[in-house]
Amino acid sequence: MKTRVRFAPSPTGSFHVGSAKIALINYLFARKREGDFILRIEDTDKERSVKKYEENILENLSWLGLEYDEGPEKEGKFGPYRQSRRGETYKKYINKLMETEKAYPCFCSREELEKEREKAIEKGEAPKYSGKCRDLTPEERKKRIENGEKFVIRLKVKDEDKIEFEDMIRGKVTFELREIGDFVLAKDEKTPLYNLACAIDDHEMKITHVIRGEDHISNTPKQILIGRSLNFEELKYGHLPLILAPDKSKLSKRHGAVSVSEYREEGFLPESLINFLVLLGWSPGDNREFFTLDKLEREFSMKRCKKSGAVFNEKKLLHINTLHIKSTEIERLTSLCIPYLIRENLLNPRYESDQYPPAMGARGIKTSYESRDGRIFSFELLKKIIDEHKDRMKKLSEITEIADYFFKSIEIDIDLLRWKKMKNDELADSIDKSINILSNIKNWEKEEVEKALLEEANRYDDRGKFLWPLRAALSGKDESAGPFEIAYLLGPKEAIGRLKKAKKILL
RNA sequence: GGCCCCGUCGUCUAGCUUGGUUUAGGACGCUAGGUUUUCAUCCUAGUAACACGGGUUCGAAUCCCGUCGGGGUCACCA
Repeated sequence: MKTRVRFAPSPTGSFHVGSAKIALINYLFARKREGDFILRIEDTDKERSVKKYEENILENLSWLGLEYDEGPEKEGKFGPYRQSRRGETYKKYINKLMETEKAYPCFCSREELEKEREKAIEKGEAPKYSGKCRDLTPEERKKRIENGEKFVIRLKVKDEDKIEFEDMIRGKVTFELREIGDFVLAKDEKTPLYNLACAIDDHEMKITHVIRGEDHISNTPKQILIGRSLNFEELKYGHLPLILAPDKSKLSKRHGAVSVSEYREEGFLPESLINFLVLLGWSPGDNREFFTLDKLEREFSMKRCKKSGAVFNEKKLLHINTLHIKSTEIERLTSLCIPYLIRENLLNPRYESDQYPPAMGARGIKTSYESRDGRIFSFELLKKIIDEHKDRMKKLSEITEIADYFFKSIEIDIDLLRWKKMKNDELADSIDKSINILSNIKNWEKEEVEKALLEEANRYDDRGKFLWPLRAALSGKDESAGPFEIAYLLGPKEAIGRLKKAKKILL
């Protein structure tokens, strides 16, 4: 039988990194076994389900590269894939449950139930339904329904038995049925609650393995019970440990950034998140840590998943991101960095005049970019600038702080120019030499610029006397790329201009 | 509180199935040093753990029991 797994988020919030990990493990499990990965939107709760969250989930799933075989916007044989559109199916099964007497209507009011619950908790017992409406006669049920009394639908659960299942991660897990009681299946004859809808859909969609978070472990016996009442084939379950916050509790919004889109906006690469997430509870068994999705598709194994929860460590994520940034094709990296530069208003796209405004989706229209002070940057030039900074970036958004001086005019401070205890006239002399050298370069190539500058630097007992003022004058910062690289990338006009400006403040 | 699950460096983990090859390995972080005009990269070193107690055994991180600790869950939410 073909392996079929599903990822079933409810659109009640932005796509959470914990959900992303569940989706990832399902995806890898399916790919490894050449099975299907299905996406199902669990939006039965109309109050809490929001369309924009569904869109957020879809968009970020795709951003992570977790393509599904069946799901919304990509209907397959077992659709629809949104629970809000599956009412007919649920109705059919609810009726069947009622007809076969596996389930019954319960007329107890919420207030009544709430009182019972409080009493149970006081006594230190597990709160569960008393079974009051279970043995109503068919006549009485009929009468009360006809009277228009409101009711919910409960499953009959035997008291004595226990339920066991073999969890793919944890091994044998056992629950006593008497702890569960007759739980509510549906709000009415056509409105299923989570456990019912889930069990029905897993069956209807021919799911073979349910892989989800540990927080669902106590739902599992309920879903098995429902399945048995409906003669469904039993599924295999696997419950993954939760992602923890630094205080070891379940990671949630109050701990800071938890949604995939937040990490995306900050400048994490999708492959970094994938790599980091898979390492939270899984390892290949040797010391390798750098993984891409397609490598994982071959190497992942459920057997190597840990049982214990793992703390989400942002420092480690950052480190993994630097690794992936370094190994990213410079073309792609540049394209990814440009939006950050635009967002910070360091760069503006220029369009060819006859094509402005550009048609949606048209390609190759953006020919170049313009800095705030009016200098033009081709994509090729930007590639070189980004390449020079990719070892200094932990995340893409940092490009705007690290390389800002390329794109705006800079303010130079006299103390910044000073290397150790150099006097002003020494500094002026050093900068003069730089101006001279750069002015005499005929062939403005990186190697030429570096060679000429280095030759001069080597004449000094301390190369810093020449190189530090140069670099400071070009960058306006105490931390930057190297002077040769900056000079070359700035071009002769801008580089010499900045040096002359620096010299002025020394006089 | 009931039920379920978990417990190796601060954090992510390898080792546990099949006890000895472990002075418990790697990574992140942190510290120090090297390379370097600065920053970053890179390189080297250091730091730090088997929750505790009892068994079983010639021998236990590894097997068993207990204790403690942590988490999840107990809805007409999902």
